[in-house]
Amino acid sequence: MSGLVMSDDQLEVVAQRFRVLSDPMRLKILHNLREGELTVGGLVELTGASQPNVSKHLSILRGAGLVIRRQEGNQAYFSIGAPFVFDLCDIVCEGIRKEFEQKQSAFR
Amino acid sequence: MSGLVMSDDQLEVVAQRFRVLSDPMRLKILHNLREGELTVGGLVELTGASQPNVSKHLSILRGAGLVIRRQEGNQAYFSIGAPFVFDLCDIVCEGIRKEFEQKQSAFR
DNA sequence: TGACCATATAACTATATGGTTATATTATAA
DNA sequence: TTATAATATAACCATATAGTTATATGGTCA
Repeated sequence: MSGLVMSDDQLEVVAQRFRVLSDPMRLKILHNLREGELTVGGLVELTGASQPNVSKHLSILRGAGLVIRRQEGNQAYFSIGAPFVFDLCDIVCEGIRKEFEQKQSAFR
Repeated sequence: MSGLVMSDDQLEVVAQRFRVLSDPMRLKILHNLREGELTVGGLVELTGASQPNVSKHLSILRGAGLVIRRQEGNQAYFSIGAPFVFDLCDIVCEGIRKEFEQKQSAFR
């Protein structure tokens, strides 16, 4: 946005980024990676999702630059590639919190 | 995220908010509202979308608290309800910019 | 009241997307 | 090389969603 006029193509790209973040399992993966890198297997355990499902989500996250892949032997280690995602989540959470407060205060 | 563990329900809510922002037409509407409130008709003109389409998107944005509706006579005026959306967009744009830079520097 | 304008909603279609199962790939170890 | 473990990909299905057309709702004015 940045104050300037945005082309439809630019809007498409930005929307695409938000779409990557619009899935709870992907958010869960990012959340689990917050404390450090993990293998696919580790993420499968922590999230409770199936291995192909985790792999698919990781590939989407990687396509958006949100995670980084590092191979060591047989395993693939993933880590956060763009720490700003947590800023985004924090802002959204803050927004949700405020909204709740407003709805609550409407009852007083 | 906020450092704490998040429940699946919380992740679902946050994901839902990102999903609202994951559509280019909704971003376009928000972008057009940045300079001030507009009627549905005004947004139809500015976005080039159909009237029912704009109304639908506005209702989704309103459901997420991102826009506010004000009725005056025959017309409905919409305005930004949560200015932090522009912070979100700015962060995403910044991320995209950095990613481009990285990909570019890989050619040098 | 009735005509008219602005907006909202319903019903529908086409496409996109998440999840599953089955299979392919890649690396290690015997 | 063969067997095994970890990960990735393919094919498929079910659901969700954006857009359209047609219609309903709500307000204003004659």
